[in-house]
Amino acid sequence: MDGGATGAVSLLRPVRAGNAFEETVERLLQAIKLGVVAHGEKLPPERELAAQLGISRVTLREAIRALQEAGFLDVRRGRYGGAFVVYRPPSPRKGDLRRAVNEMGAGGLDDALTFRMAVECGAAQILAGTELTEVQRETLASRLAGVNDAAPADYRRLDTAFHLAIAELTGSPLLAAACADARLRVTDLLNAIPVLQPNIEHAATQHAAIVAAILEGDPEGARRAVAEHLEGTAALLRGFLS
Amino acid sequence: MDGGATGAVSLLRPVRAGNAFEETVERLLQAIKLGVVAHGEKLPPERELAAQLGISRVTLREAIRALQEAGFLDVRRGRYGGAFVVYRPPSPRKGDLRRAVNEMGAGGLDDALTFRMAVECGAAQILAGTELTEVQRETLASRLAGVNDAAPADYRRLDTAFHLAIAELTGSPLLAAACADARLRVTDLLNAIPVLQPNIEHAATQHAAIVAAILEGDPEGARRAVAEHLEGTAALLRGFLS
DNA sequence: CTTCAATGGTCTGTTTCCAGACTTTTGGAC
DNA sequence: GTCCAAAAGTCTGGAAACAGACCATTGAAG
Repeated sequence: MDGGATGAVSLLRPVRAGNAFEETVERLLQAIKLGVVAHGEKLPPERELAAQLGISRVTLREAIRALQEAGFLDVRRGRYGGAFVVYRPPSPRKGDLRRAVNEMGAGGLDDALTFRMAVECGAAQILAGTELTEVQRETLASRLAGVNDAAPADYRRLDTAFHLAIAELTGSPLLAAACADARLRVTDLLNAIPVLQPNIEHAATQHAAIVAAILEGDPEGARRAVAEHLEGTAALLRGFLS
Repeated sequence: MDGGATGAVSLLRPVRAGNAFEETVERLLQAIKLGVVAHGEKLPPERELAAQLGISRVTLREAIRALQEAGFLDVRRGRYGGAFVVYRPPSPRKGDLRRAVNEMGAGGLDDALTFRMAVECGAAQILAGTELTEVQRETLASRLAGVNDAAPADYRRLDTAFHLAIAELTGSPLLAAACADARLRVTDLLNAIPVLQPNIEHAATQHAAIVAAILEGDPEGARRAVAEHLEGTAALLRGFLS
């Protein structure tokens, strides 16, 4: 034995994922793809956004320009101007999923699914074990209604919003960030498979079960409901892969 | 309503936590405090470590020098030289905990504890739901034995190793990183309270229960055992705070 | 006692990133 | 029509970070 405590692998991992420009493009792209900034809306003003992201305005502008040239943003100047989101998630085509999986690299798919299972189950369980305020209950209900009423084109976005709401309602920013990260890692995959009516209906049942368990204060039930739901998604993905 | 999907807060968070130098110092310090590189051992060679951390050698050297001047490292040159860990966790003194909590900022404590609860429970549950190889079983048993045999000065380090082993054995690097991160956020707090015999014994029982549940393939039991254990730790911390 | 390989230590030019001041465009308010 | 405020667009000098070549030190092997 080495006398060392751990695999040591996880702690000496990269401090930076890339340069500031690349990371910024990635971030904005995620915000757009997840629908945090919906179609037709605009990003915050450059100065403000640069401050939020902790980078200089110059760097932010480079990232915005890249996204503009790639067709995700429409930048208008002058008062009431800004960087407007123009992107619409394209209808998935055969082969998209395979491509997305390949981009993740070997093991990446299982890693992402496992991670997501762990953090989302944890979030639901913790939320179910908390005393909820009226406002929190309403938020939850409204997100659930949002997915159920979603037009097909908006389905993924509102589904994301539902899942993230659970994490955010726990009141733990770290946990919320982890769930957001987990969701991000599967977005490209989910966007690469069609949204089918039977799946939507199935998901709606499961979503309802999750919310019910949380509102009843049943941590164990909430956890199990989320686990089932995510296993369904995972199975769906694996199905399209074979 | 804004039509936007989420609180939007979590996605537009800072891209960079600080400059490369600061982040590197932080990382290395964490590796030292967690005992990933134990007392008397040395860090990997500069060139190699710089590559692992994804930073330039110059920046890494600045960080190492800072830690050397702060008394954490002893740097020797020549063949068989290197940056040797010289740090020993100091015996906690009254007030250390309060100070550590204040450094986290308001809400930081609950956030960290909640996050840890979610990810570690998730990891244990997932691991218990997996078919384990003989090697995995042995690793788990050996980490458990490690904590139980630990000298007081080594207790925290080996406890960390035990908890992280569970996460790493899931085979999900993302989950392992999340657990490592969660642990990091409470290390300073744990290091600020004394290691007492009754607590060690209590923890030993709980650790054994966790391992037993995992080896039996009982996800629900493993999850509950970890939850109990972490609640104990949280209660301990809160106790010292009042 | 010479050699050698592994390691930390130093130097140089380049690229990235930054802070902040300044300019231009735009559309609404008066 | 004029003015104004909010936004994007531009410029400059400096700091941070990097890549890569090279130097110096050390201790073991032969």
